[in-house]
Amino acid sequence: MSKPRQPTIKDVARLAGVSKTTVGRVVNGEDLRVAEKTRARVLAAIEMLGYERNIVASSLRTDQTLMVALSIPDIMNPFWPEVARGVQDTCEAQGYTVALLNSDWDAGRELVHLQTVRRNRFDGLVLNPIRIANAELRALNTPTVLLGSDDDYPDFDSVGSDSVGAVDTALEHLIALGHRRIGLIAGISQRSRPDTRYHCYIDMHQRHNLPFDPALVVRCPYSQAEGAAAMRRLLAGAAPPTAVLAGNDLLAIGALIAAKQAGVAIPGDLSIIGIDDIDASSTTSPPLTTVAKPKYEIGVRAATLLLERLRGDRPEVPRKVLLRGELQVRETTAPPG
Amino acid sequence: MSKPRQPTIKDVARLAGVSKTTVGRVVNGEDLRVAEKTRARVLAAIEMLGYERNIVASSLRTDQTLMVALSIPDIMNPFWPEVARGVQDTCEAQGYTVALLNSDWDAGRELVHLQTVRRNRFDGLVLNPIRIANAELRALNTPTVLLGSDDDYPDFDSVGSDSVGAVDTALEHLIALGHRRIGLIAGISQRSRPDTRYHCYIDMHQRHNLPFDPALVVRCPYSQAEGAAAMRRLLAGAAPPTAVLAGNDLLAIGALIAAKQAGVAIPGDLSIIGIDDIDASSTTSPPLTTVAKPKYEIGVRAATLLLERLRGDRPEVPRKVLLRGELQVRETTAPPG
DNA sequence: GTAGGAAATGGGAACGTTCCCCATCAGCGA
DNA sequence: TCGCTGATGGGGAACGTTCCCATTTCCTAC
Repeated sequence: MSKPRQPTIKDVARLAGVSKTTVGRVVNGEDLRVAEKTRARVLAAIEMLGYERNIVASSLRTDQTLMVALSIPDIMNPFWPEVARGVQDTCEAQGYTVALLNSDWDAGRELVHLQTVRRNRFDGLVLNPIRIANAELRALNTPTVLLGSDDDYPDFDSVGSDSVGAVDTALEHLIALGHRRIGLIAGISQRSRPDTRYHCYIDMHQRHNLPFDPALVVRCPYSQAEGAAAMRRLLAGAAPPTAVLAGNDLLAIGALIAAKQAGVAIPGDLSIIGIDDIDASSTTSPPLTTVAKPKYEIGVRAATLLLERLRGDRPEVPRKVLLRGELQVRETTAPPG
Repeated sequence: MSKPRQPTIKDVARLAGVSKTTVGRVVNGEDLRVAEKTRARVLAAIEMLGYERNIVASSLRTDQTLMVALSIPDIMNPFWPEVARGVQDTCEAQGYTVALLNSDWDAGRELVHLQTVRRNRFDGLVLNPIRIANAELRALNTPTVLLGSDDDYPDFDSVGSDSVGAVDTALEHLIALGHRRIGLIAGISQRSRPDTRYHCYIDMHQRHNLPFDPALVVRCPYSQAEGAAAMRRLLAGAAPPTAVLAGNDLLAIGALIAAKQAGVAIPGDLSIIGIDDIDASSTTSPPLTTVAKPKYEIGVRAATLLLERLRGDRPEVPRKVLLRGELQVRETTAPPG
């Protein structure tokens, strides 16, 4: 394999008998002043040589890489691929390429990803932050849209599902069914900020005059195995809950499996509800009741906001989009036995 | 937001009182001849300015972008994120950034992705081909490793799970249980090439002297919904099978759901077996028997082969890695009723 | 036929690196 | 004192674009 150097704009120019400037004009499409006949000659030359514009060179000159980074915490949670798909579809439609960076909940890797964004001069970033703070993100000096609904990032556009609303919806559902001892399997992200889901849980208890029992709250990382462990801990308690809300479906599915293994009838003895509505949730046994998040749309909206900024829009105040989740009643919830 | 232009190597040089060449030497780390004292001065200047090497410029000069593309057909199938994780972990460890491109089984998008690779001068490509042919791939002139086990790409390294072996394993399992009428839900990729899984199926029938009934073979795209539809078609046949092998777990899960909805007892009336072992397969009801593929390792191996080539290795003959799947017996298979 | 101006095209610097090659300098032996 | 060596540092071209500005061509109206 020798290296038959890719043809450059100069090669095209020579073949077409015009200057590289003219070729550039043709390549960039904008019907800048170039005569039809010349254009045709140039296009023929491009075709003949198989010329392909070198984006690297172009980027250096224009400070535009046509690359966008998408940093997510956990590619193994089916929630994120669907968000990613929304982002990619939207960005690719505008000619941007999306680099998917997976940080595995690791703050160190998040930092590395930010470095990548800077060094490679990505045009933009869509990020579900793990530990990074508002100020550091500002220092990045790159158009950024956040995925999430917390308000720790006042300077940035963000798109999130309404977590508060989702927890409320889920709890309302359980309470309406008659549950009063409701467990919470709350996920832990590396962020130290107070957990939204937990706070909603507390609020809800106050609002409905339910007694709050700290023993009903378990925290663990967001994974199926951890969800199972958490459920075992809840079941081992002195007075187990009659219903459990899990921070996401992965946790809920883990909890469901652990409960069944422990001989607990679902939903007879125990109701379980999740949040997200990933594909697997509809195929568990029994199928999981959950609050469905508009995953694909989250991605689309985030990408749209980013693209607007890349196009030059500078809204004077960051936009905060909150998409509503929708209760998906399946078969893991029922009135307490 | 003004644009406080990122500092360049020149700014650093000026501040440190050396030439840009010297700064370059320090940045590139290779302890080329530069005195300790000078190096310290330069590092201090870098620190002070927050200088960050511009990879775009560097790429133009060196023809190295430190970017690798990973093109997969379906990010929504949990199989692929796990492969992707293997690729990313491995590449990132070597300083490469991985851009994940999702083609959604669309040959057009695959073409676009190839164009992206060329235009952006990615250093390498890991690809699960949809419709692209060996020759076109060669014309790309970029180090490439294929994901898959077919032999339509003699010129390229490839890493695949042993599909033949997986189908054999699955069918052996069913036959050992006593099944003789075995249905096949074969996935369709856009590729026109003969489907491996189908051929193994035929071979296996001959080897075991089983009658081959074309009515037992259904083909459909790789998705859960299509798997369900395929199962309904099989069940509607004159003489339905006593066991079904699905081309992957997504299809199998769809089939499982459809069968249950139709009132068919699993595995009492019908055995179902899948291929892949995605996470959701262990949480279906009953849990799905399947042939587990080493997804993460596939990614790691593919990335490793690619990195070797990027490092300059030029094995005289393309390397074909085939990883074995492992039968994961759960509860959807049993002797025919 | 010519001036004037619009339309089309070309020349060349610049983007921020890398890297070849040359300059400088200290130290040292003859 | 000279010249040599090895260590260190610098100058400047090159990578392939884009884009400002200058130049040429062409057309129209007088």
